[in-house]
Amino acid sequence: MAAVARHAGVSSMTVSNVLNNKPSVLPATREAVLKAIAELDYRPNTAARALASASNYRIGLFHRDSDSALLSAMLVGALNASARLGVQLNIKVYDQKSPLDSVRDFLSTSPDGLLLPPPLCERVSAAGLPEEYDVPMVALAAGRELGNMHCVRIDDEQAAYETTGILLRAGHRRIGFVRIPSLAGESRFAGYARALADQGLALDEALVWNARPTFDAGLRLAEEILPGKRAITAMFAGNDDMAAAFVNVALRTNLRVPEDISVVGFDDTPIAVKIWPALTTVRQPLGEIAEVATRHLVAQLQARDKETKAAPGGTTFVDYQIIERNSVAPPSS
Amino acid sequence: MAAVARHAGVSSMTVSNVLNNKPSVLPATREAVLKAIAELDYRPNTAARALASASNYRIGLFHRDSDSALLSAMLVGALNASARLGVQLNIKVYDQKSPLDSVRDFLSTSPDGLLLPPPLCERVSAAGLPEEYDVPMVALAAGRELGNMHCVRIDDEQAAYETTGILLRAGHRRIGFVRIPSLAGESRFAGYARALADQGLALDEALVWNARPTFDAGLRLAEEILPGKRAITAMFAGNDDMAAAFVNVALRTNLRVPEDISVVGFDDTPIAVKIWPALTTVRQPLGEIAEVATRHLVAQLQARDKETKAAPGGTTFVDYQIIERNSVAPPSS
DNA sequence: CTGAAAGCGCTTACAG
DNA sequence: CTGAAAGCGCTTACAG
Repeated sequence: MAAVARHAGVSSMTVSNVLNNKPSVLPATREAVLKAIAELDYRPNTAARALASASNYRIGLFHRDSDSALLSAMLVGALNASARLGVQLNIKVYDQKSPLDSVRDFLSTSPDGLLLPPPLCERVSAAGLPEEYDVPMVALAAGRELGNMHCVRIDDEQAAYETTGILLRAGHRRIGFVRIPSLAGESRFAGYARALADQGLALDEALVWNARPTFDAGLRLAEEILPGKRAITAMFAGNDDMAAAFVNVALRTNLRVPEDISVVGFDDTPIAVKIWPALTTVRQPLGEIAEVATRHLVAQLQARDKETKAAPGGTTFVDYQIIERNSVAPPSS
Repeated sequence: MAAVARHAGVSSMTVSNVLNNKPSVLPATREAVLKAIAELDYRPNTAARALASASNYRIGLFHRDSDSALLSAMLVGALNASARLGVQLNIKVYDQKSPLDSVRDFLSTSPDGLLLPPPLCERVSAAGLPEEYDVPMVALAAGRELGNMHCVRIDDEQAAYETTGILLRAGHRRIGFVRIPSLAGESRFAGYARALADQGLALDEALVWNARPTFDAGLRLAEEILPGKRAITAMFAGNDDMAAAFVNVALRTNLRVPEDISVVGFDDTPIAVKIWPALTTVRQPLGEIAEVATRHLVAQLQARDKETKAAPGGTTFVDYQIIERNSVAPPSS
């Protein structure tokens, strides 16, 4: 940095000011510094920044070992943001048997904040950990607003509403729905119900099944639903894994997808394009969610340090995207 | 750290020595420090360590956006190791169209070292970048020894040999093989050929197909091979994605897996358990590979700083594991 | 709008 | 075997 300062004929403080986008720097000075940075190909030392910035925050990102499909995007997003902000990110794997204990253990090491993906965020929120510990927590993709912690997510209800709309517009009237036990599941069910209501269709409880959001559960459910006379012409599965299970069972029982039955998923995980037909599904930008969540958490930390008390709860929305592939077609008559 | 030192009645230097396992510390002193650390629940500041240690290395880990299945494990492994070693890890996404340019771009920012997963490591090695730039590079899971950079990997040849053995022991004699265009593909093919030779079986070139290791390529190949009279009773696919494609096409063409045809994959990516039947496959411990590679790279950097010249090339092996699930059965007569 | 000084929490030679 | 001093590369108040 000293070299850049010399090159630009300013002090290293000014270089720092430019780097951190301080508004006080004169445009001309800023440009000179930027030019010096480019010419010397200078890259700030993350460690030094982290150390020097009063912040020096340490935040934890929890994840289960199992769901790598969702994990890598989140990791990359959180990593990017934390590197830029100079905060120390601790990646923690939690035990499925006692997730709360894992969180408490980590909390006992006095971290500055927590990043909680589902389903952990729901558990932590319900257990009242945000009130018990004075450590800011941010939920990722929680499905709906959480009273005691901020949440960064897509609008699950609206996404499910629009996705159901695609099925309705294709001509389907008997659309099955898998309701997964989570806040996201509830929000999506609400969106599905609203879409039906908008078309003047009654919600038929017989077409709604409750199941855990795993491939295995999807397999069992599909084996129960698909054979014989089917009540549905389309299935809105709880997520991509379940949708993949439906496609799999359909193929085994000589049903064509999408000709005989349409299937849509949720999440746009890698499996969506690793089966045939590729799944029509909703993309949640997990990387962006993690990035935004990390920034929000750090902002919360800084605000707190300045005694600007922030309100708990609240939501930041991130855009989703409906990806139409090959698993939806009009119902065969 | 000062608090720990005070608590233990020593200087902070001694605390540092304990933390870094310096042999000079007396057992009694060490214990006192360790006790103080535990009582105060002290955790060293990574940023400060990184900054203070003369090292202060910055290394890059490249990856494609596409293969998230392999990515997350590698990320976590490299992250763990780099946090522990206090080195700065830059995660870089490279462009598939011009991977070498991405590497050169990054190299121009003067990093201290590179971590290269396949297939990038092969390209970089073949292009002679290790000779061109004086930056240590370590290849992850490269499939076989690379002359100009160190490689951390499983023994692909032996893994394929053993996996083919499982098929042979189940009674299969006409075993198909998908040869993917990579060093790993070559090594695995060699293992397959050796297993056949061991049983006195001739290698039948008609049962060996070349294809890129993607789900789509697997789909096309399976659609060509499976219908009609089949030459094979089992297929050793190039990886899990391809194996999944074979299972998918088999189901669509009314073939039962594994009763009518056995299928095995390679990698043990998440898709292996997200299809039915779940795949018998070879697990590559990517997390461990990344961790070992990061440590090796840093060791190389430190050795170089001390002018202890290290030999280029060389290999560190990591154990693989054959996971037997439900996609293999004896051939139907 | 810009800069001189102090300090973030460690580690590295170097004494003793 | 242990410690006092300097310094890693930045940023944060504080002057001017």
